[in-house]
Amino acid sequence: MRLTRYFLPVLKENPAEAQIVSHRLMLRAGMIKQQAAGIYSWLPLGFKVLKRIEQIVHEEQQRAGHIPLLMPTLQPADLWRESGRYDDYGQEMLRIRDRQDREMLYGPTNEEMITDIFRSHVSSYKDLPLTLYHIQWKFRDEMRPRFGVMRGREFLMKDGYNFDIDKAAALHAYNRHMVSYLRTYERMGLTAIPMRADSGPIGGDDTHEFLVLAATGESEVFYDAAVTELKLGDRAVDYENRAEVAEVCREFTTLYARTDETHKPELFDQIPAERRRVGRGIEVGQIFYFGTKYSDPMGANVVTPDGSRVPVHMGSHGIGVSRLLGAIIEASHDERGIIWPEGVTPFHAGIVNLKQGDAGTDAACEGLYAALKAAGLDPLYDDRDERAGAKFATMDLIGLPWRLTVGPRGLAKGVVELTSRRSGESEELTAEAAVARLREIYADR
RNA sequence: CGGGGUGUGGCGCAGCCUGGUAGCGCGGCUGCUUUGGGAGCAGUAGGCCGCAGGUUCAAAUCCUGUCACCCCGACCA
Repeated sequence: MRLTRYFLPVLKENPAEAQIVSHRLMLRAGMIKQQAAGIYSWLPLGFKVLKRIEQIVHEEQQRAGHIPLLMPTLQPADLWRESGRYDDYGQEMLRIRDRQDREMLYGPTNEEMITDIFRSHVSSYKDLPLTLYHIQWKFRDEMRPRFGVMRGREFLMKDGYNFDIDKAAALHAYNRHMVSYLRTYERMGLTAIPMRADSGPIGGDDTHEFLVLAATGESEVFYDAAVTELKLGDRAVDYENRAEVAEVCREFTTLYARTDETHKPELFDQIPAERRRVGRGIEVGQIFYFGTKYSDPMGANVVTPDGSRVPVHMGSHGIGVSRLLGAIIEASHDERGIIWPEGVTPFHAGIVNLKQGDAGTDAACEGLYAALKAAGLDPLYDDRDERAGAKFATMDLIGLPWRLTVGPRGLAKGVVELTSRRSGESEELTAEAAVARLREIYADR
C-alpha cells in the first residue's frame, strides 16, 4: 500500500477523552473513531489488525478441531426465557422490539442459540464430540464503557461451545481450549496467564481466565513469577490425546496464578518470597465447563449406546478479539507509539523514502516495494512529500515492526537501512538482502 | 446507577465571572525556500459556540430545560 493512496488519519496531539495509552495510540494512529460511548468505527489500519487477530484465532481453533459457523447478532427473547436468563441477565442486555412488537435482544453471548441449533440437529452420541464456534459482534450495555476498545459496549468476540457425552469428555474440551488459547496468544506476541476465576453469569464449576500482565489492567493479579517463563513454543500437541492435552494444562496451571476474585493469601504465601508477584492484568479470554446448565432446561439431549437419553455436557469459551488490540498495545509500546508483534502487524514493513521526488531514490523505493510484494509480503510505502522526521514519526506511531529507510546517502553506497522498531537497531544491506531478511523473519507467519 | 466535570472550525484549547456578534496553537490548501528525526516565511479556506426555550436593544457569555461525552466509584469478554 502506498501511503498517499491509503486512509490513515493520524493525530499529532492526544485526544482529550483517551486516558490510557492503548486508547490514545489507537486514536492517534488512525485505527478507530468513537461513534458513541463504547462504540467504535474501525478505520482501515485498525480493521487490518483486527482481521489479522481474527485470522489467528480461526487458525488455532480449527487446528484444535473446532468448527466455525456464524450466528446472528439479534436474537429472539423466547430462547432466553427457556434458559431463564432473559430475566436474570439484567440491564447489561440490550433489549429491542421490532415493528411487530416482538421482543428481541442484541446478543451478549450465544449459549442459548447454539444449544437451540444443537438440539435441532443432533440426537445421537455418535455425533459427539462437537465444538462449534463463531466470531461475532456482541453487545453488553456496560454501565461505564471506558479504555477504548478494552471495555466497549459493542465488541468482537470469539465464542465457542463444546457438546460432549459426559464430564470427562467435556473436560477434555476444556483442556483443548486452554491449549489452543495459549497458542493463540503466543502467536500474537502476548504472555497470557491462565488464572483460576469466578464463573459470573455464565455459571459453572470450572473456569479459567487468561490475563495479560499490564500496569493498566483492570484486575489485580497474584502469581508466581515462574509462571511468566512458561512457553508453549513450537511443540506439537495432539489435540485428540486427552492425557497429552491435560499434561500441558497441568504445566500451565500448577504454579500459583489468581485474580483478586479467587486469591488465597495462605496459598500465595507458600511461594518463595522472591517469586511472589502482585500486579495487574487485562482479561483477554475465559473458558468454562458448566455441565448441563443449558442442555437440561433446553432439552439438548442425545441417545446413548444403551438407548437412554441424557443431556449433553457443555462448556463455553471466549476470546475478546477486539479487546486484544488494546491489550497488545498496552503490552507493546513505547513513548513514540505502538510496537506491533510480527504476528499481528497491519503491514510487514514500512518503506521510508527520505527524498521523495528524487529520481534515483524514488526508483529504488519502487523497486523495493515491488520486490517485497513479489516476496509475498505486505509493505506500506510512505511516498508522501514529507520530511524525513515526519515520516519516521508516523512509522514509529503506527508501529510497524520493521522499517526500510531509503535515501541518497545509502544508495550511493548501494545499501538501504533495515531498522527494528522494537530494538531501534539498524543495519545497512543491499535491497535484495533486505527483502531476503524480511522474508526470513516472516517465513512462518 | 451514585458523585464530579466538559460540550467553541478536523485535533488541542482560550474567551463565559463583568452580555456588544469569536480567537490562539496544531492540522488543511496555495506559493517560495528547505530536506537523514514532527522545517521557515507569506497567503488562504474552514465555526448552526451540543440542542431547545427564556431574559435583553443585543447572548458563546445570564436563566430554565434537555441531549451527548468524559472522569471517580460499584459491575464486566
